[in-house]
Amino acid sequence: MSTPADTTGGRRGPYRKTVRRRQEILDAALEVFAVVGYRGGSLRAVADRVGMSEAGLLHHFGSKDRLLVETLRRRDEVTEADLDFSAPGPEVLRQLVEVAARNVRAQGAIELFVVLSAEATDPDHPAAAFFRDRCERLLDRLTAVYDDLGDRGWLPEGADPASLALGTVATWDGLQVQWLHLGRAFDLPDALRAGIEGRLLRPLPGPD
Amino acid sequence: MSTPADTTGGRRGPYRKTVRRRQEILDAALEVFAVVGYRGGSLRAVADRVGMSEAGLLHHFGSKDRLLVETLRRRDEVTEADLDFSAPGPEVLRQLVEVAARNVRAQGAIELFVVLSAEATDPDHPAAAFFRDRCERLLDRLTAVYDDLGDRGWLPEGADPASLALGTVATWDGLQVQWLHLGRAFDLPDALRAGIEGRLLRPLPGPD
DNA sequence: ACGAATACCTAGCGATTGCTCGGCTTTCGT
DNA sequence: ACGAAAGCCGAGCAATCGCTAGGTATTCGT
Repeated sequence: MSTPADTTGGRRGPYRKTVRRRQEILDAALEVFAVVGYRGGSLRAVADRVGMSEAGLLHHFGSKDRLLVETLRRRDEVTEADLDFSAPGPEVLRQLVEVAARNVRAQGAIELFVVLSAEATDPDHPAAAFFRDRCERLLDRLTAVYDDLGDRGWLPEGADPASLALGTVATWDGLQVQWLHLGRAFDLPDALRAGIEGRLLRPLPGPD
Repeated sequence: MSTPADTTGGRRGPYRKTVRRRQEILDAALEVFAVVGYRGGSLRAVADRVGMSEAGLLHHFGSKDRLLVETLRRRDEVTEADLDFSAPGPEVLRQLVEVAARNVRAQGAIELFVVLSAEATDPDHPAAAFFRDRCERLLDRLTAVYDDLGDRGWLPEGADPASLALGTVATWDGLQVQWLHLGRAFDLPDALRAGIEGRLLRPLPGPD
């Protein structure tokens, strides 16, 4: 009755330093999976990067599958934390560009999602469900955003919100792929902003 | 001096049926790599699909690397064969949508390029050079196309051809990824056409 | 300070990987 | 029809894979 989160009687919680340790592992896993993907990455590569044994890794995350999912979930939380879809339409799109900019700054974030989103195209991939859900959720919310934009008179006559949402996510994803292929040689957030603004009647608000 | 393509004296050309055999192998390799990628696919999986041994495979293509590159090159030729970049701007964009439609019909073509284009983001990947070159070439040509479109008055004031080319390729790639994630649930060529037309002043010509 | 749970390691298992080697069979130019 | 090259295979090698078993060391509530 003393520890705040003891579900059963016999168990004990993780140690103090363990939280940080797990964080280090997830960071290392991100570095590995981001470059060579899930199938190309090995537990050994991750373990070496943290200075730990493979068995040590598996003590914290029971399997390679769970390690991957945990890595993705963690990165997803961080990157989309401050995305408020209930804000007015133009504001949401502005936030989108900002998230893209933050991802460029965060090392490996873009690599991770580009590589794994493609790998998880296979239904048997451990992250397949993760990306399907994420994709559908993002589309739903963005469609609502474009609905709102239509009401505010930001869209041309007869524009379809769902189609615009699809196009926006597509440009985002596609730009990331090209950005990696071309050696990060262009301004990714700028290109995304241009891609979005090209379909609107008015320019997006500036980053105040 | 009898065989048409004997470079050196001692060598002999491939047998008659070999051409077809190699074709079958490339088809099988496409099916495998398209689903699980290069790193996830094994020579054994490809060999089984053709009803051959791994050693037999390696007799035709010396290594797994070469098998992959050959598979990509073959598919690239087929899919982009009838893309005439010297045609007038609007016509080229129309052809682009047509290629997308043909890719949807060709089994595994989209899967192959989505999965491998992301995998080849790693500079050490055997297909890295292939995709970098392909990406740069496509961008160059598309930029010229949008230049032409600007001259013809199809673009809004102050539109940047290079930026438009980047956006077009991005939407194409991105739509393919989502198309796979969402279980092929929307009309890919239509979405691409919409994405392209959204940035033009006039609609594209119909498929006559 | 004691005891129990957690953290972490070494060793190793079984499976799979890409690829090589030596030899047999088929093809085909002469 | 003969011989050389091409096609193809079975066996096997060295490396790597994810993961388990069983142990020791560390942590921390009491």
